[in-house]
Amino acid sequence: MFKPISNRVNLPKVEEEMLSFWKDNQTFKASLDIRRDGPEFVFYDGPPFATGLPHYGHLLAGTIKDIIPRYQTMRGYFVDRRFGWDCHGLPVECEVEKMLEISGKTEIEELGVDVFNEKCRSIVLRYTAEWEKTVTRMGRWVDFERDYKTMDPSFMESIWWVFNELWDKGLIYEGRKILPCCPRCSTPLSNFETNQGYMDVVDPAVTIGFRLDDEENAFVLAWTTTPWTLPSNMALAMGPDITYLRVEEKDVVYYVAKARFDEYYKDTDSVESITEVKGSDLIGKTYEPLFPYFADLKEKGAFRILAGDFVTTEDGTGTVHMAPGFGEDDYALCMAEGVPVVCPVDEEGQFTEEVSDYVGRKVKESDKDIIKRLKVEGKLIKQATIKHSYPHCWRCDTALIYRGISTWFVNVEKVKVRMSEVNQEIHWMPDHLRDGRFGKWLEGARDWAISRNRYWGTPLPIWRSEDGKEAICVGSIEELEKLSGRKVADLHKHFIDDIEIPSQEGRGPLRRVTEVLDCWFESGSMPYAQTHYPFENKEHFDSHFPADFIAEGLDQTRGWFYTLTVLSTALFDRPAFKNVIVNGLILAADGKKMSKRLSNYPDPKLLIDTYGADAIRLYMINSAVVHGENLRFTEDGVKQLLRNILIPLWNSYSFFVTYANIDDWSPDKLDGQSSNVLDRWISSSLETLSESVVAAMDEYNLQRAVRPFVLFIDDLTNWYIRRSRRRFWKSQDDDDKMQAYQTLYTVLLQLSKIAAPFVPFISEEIYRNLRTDDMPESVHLCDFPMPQDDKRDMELELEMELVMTVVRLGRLLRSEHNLKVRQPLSQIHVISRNKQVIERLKVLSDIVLEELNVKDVVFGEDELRLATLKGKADFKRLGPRLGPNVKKAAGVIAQLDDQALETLVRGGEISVAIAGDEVTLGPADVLVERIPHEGLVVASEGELLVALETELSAELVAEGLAREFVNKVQNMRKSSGLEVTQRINIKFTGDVELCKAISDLGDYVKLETLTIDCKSVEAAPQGAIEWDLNGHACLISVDAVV
RNA sequence: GGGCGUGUAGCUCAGUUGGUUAGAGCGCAGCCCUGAUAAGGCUGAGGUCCCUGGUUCGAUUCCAGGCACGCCCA
Repeated sequence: MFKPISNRVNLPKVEEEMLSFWKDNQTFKASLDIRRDGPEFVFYDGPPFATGLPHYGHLLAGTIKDIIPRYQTMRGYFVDRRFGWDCHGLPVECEVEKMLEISGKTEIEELGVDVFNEKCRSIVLRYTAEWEKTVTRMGRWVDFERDYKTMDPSFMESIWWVFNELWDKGLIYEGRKILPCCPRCSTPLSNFETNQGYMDVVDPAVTIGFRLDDEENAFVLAWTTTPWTLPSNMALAMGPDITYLRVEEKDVVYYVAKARFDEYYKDTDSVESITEVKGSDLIGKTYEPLFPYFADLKEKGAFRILAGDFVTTEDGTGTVHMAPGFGEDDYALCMAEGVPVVCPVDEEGQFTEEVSDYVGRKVKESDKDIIKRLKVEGKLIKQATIKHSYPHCWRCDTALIYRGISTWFVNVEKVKVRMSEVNQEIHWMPDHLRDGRFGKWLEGARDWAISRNRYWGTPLPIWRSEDGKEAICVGSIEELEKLSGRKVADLHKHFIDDIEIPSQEGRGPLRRVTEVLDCWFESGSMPYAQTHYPFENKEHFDSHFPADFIAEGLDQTRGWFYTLTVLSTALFDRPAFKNVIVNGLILAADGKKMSKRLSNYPDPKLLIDTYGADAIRLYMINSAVVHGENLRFTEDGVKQLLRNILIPLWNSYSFFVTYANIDDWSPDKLDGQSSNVLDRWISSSLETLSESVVAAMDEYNLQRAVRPFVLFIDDLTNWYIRRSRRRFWKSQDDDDKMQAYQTLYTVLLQLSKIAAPFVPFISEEIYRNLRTDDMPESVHLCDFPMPQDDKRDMELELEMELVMTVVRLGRLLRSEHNLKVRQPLSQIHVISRNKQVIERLKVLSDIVLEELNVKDVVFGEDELRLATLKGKADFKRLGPRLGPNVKKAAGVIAQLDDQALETLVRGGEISVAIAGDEVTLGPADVLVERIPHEGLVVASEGELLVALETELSAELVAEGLAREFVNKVQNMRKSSGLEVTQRINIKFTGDVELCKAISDLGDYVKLETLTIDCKSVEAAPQGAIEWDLNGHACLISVDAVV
C-alpha cells in the first residue's frame, strides 16, 4: 500500500515535509558519505557578502550550484560543497560607520581601530541565519557547518602566503593611483561610492597662459575647473591631430584650438594675424612654470607639451593642463612620458610645505587666492564659471578631490599572456565568454590595485623601515612571531599594527605599511585559503585544484572569475577552474532591474510559499539565464511552469498511487519486461529522455537538459496514461493490467531519479512513496539512470510518432467536419505509398481505432484515389548539383505530371530537359506533396493520407447516443461526489430511439458507469437532470447503490 | 568612445551546420474531450526572422556597415 495522495497538490507543503525528512535523516551528509570512496568532483563556492539578504540572483546561482553537484553525486562522484562568506571590505565598514554615526578616517581612528574592527566582526555574520534558511528552503544542499570565512585567521594566513608568493616572484610593486577622496573624511572612495554622489555645482573655469620658452611673448592657453591643481602643473597635453591657431595680437601670441577660437575671440579687432598649426608641431616644446615650487623639476623633464589622445575640443582651449598628482589621464601620460609626479596635498586636502604660500590651507578654499595671484601676474587670460556635474562625498556632501594615493599593485601585465593561454583550457557556458567578454578583459588587463586605505580586511604583510629602504614581506604567522619575537593570535590590523620587526640593516624598527587588502584578493585566494594551504592539507589541495566546476553571475567576469585566474596563473600557471556556468541578470517583469524602491518584483519568500522552490528552480533553469542572458522574471512564468510540468507530473503520480492502492498492487509483483506496445514505447522514451539529459548535463547546458522533460511529461500524461487508463480500471487482475502497473511504476521511479537534481523536492516525494525497502531511502542517494540501449526501441518510437500523426490528422478531419469524437464512425482510410509506413502503422492500428473512435482502419497504397501529387524540387540536393539552373529545374519539377511523379514515388528515375541539358532525377531529388481532392474528408502530411468515412448507419447512431449517455452519467457521478468505485442505479426518460439505443447497448452502458440497474421510466424521477443527447431530450437520475 | 551580448508572432522565448512551408508557451477566436481534471486536446488568426549592402543558384542563418536595447569598461 502506497501512501495515499491527494490530487489537490500543495507543493510548498510537500517541500516542507521533504526538508524535515532531510534534516531528520541527515540525507545530505548521507549523500556525501556513500560517495566518499569514489572519485571526486571539485566544486568551489564563491563567497557572498552577508550584509544583505539573498535576492533572486542568489537564488539562481544557488540553484545552479545545487543542480550540478547533485547530478555529479548521482553519477558516483564525491562532491564536497563548503559554503563561504565574504566578511571584509567596505560594505561592512560603511554599515558600521552608519551604526556608530561616525564617518571617515579621522573619526574611526579617534574611536579606535580596535573598537571599529571588532564592531565589524560582530555584525558581519548577522544575516547568515537568514541566508542559511533561504538557501536551504530553495533545496540547495551545501555545507554550512564547515563554511569558510575570509576573516578566519587560517584563511588570512593563507592570504599572506599567497601575497608572499607574489612578492617572491617579483609581482608586487608600490605605485600611485589617482582616486577620488573626501577631504573631510580624509578617505579615498570606491567607484561605487563615487557614483552615488554626483551633484550639479558651479565651479570656476579659468584659462591660463603658459609662456613658451622658444618664442617671445607666446602663450599656450589651457583651461581648468580646478585652479588649485595649477601649482602642481607638470605638463600640458595637446592633440597631435588637432588644428591649433597661432593668434598674433599687438605684442603677444596665443595658441588655441581652431575649434575653440570663437569662444575666446568674440571680436577680432585686436587680432593682427592668424596661422594654422598642427598639434604635432607644438608637441615637445617647453614652457615656463607657472609657480616656483617645482621649477627645478624642469631638468627632470617637467614643463613640456605632450601628446594626449584624450584631448578634445569640446570645451576649454584644446590644451589640457596636466597635474599628474591629481588626474588619472594626467598621471598615466606623465608616467609614460617620464614627467615627474608631485602631489603636494595631504589626506585632509590641505597643501603641504612644498607649496609654501598656501601650506595648511584646504585646496578648494585656495582657488580664489590662486586665481587672484595669477591675475596679478598676468597669467590669467579668462575667468568664468561653469555649471557641471561633480562627485561629492555621499556621507558628508563635501566636494571630492582626485588625488594620487600610494597603492600596492599586482603586476598583472607580467602574467597576462599566460592568463589568456590558461583561459583556453576553461570550458565556459556560454562558450562565447571565453574569447569574448572574459578573454577580451584578460587581454586588456591592467595591473591590479590591491591595497585599500581602510581597516577591516587582511593587512598587507609588508614591514618596512621608516626611510622605506628596507622591506620584508611576511608569509605566515610563525614567520612574524619569529621575526618580531611576539605571539600572534589574530591577523587583523588592530592586533598587528604595533608589532615591530628589528632591522637587519640597522635602520631602526620595521613597521607594517598601513593598508589592508582588497577583498577581491581574498575571494580570489579562496582555493588556497579555504583549506589553509599550504600550512595544512597540502595533499588534499594538490588533488583539489583546480575546481571541476564553479558558477556565478556575469558580473564576475571582472570579479571572482578574474581574481581566481590572476592568482592561479601567477602561483601555479594553471586555471583555477575547469568548467564554469555563467548566469545572466534577473530583471523584473517590466524589463528593468529589480528595485526595492520601485517594488517591481514579488517577494522571494512569498513566491516560494505560494508555488514552491521546485517551480522557481525549474522556471529559472528552463531559461536562457543559465547561459548569460537576461531573464525577465515573472510570477506568471512560474505559474505556467507549474501547470505545464510539475502539476502534470504530480497528476501522473497521483493517478498511479490511487489505482495501485485500489488494486492493492505492490512492487513485489514486478515481473520481467512488458509485452504491451504502449509500455515498451514509454519505457523506450524514458531511455531517450535519460540520454538527452545526460548529454546536456555533461556539456553543462542546463537549459537544454530541462527541455526534454517537457516533451516526456507530455508523452507520459497525454498519451501513455490517457491511452492506458482502461488497463488500470478493468476489474480482472490480468497480465496486461499488471504490466501497466509495473511499467508506470518503473517509469515514475526512474523519472524521479532523472528529475532529482533539478526538482529535488517533488522527485523525492515521488521516489519516497514508490521505493521498496531495499532501495536507498532518498532519491538523492541513488545512481543517475544512464540510458540503457536494451530498453530502447527506436523502431517503436518511430511507429508511435506515425500513429500520433494519423490521429492528429483524423482529429483535424473530425474537427473540420464537425464530427465529435463520441460519435463512432465506420472507417478510416490510411493511405501511403511507403510500405514501411503502412507496416509500422498496422502494428499499432488498435490505437488509431480507439483514439479516433472508428470501427475499422483500411490501409492502402493507392493515393491517387484521394489526392493529386505535386512535385517540388529538393533544393538541398539539387542546388549543389545544378547550381544556377536549380531555379529552372524547380519550374520543371513543379510541372511534372502524375505519371512522372508516380515513377519517382515508386523509386524510379526520370529524365527531364533543363536549360537544354538532359538531367536525370531520382526519387530523392523531388519532394512529393499530396493535395487531397476537393470535397473529400481527407488530410495529408508527408507521405500519409488519411480519409474518414462519414456516413452513419443506424447502429453507429445508436452507439453515438449510448456514448453520449455514458458521458452524461459520468459527469453526474463526478459532480455528485461519488467514489470512483461506487456502484449506481440509473433511471432515465427519453424517446423511443434513445430508449432502444440504451437498451440495446445496456451492457456497455452499465460496464462503463459501474451500474447495476439501468432502466427507462415514464415520469421524471426525483433529482433528475435534463440533457440533450444529439438532439434527443433526456432526463437522467443517478442513485448510489447502498 | 571601446568590448561583449541581444534583436524571430500582441507578450515571453526556442530554432535555423545556408534550401523556397520558421516553431513553442501565454494571450485572442472557435471547436472538442474528460473519473490524473485548480486540468487537457485540436483548429484558426497573427511574422519584412531590426535595417542596408555583399557573398551565393538560394540569406532569417555567413560577411561588412548601420540602428535599437542590455551589461561591462573608459
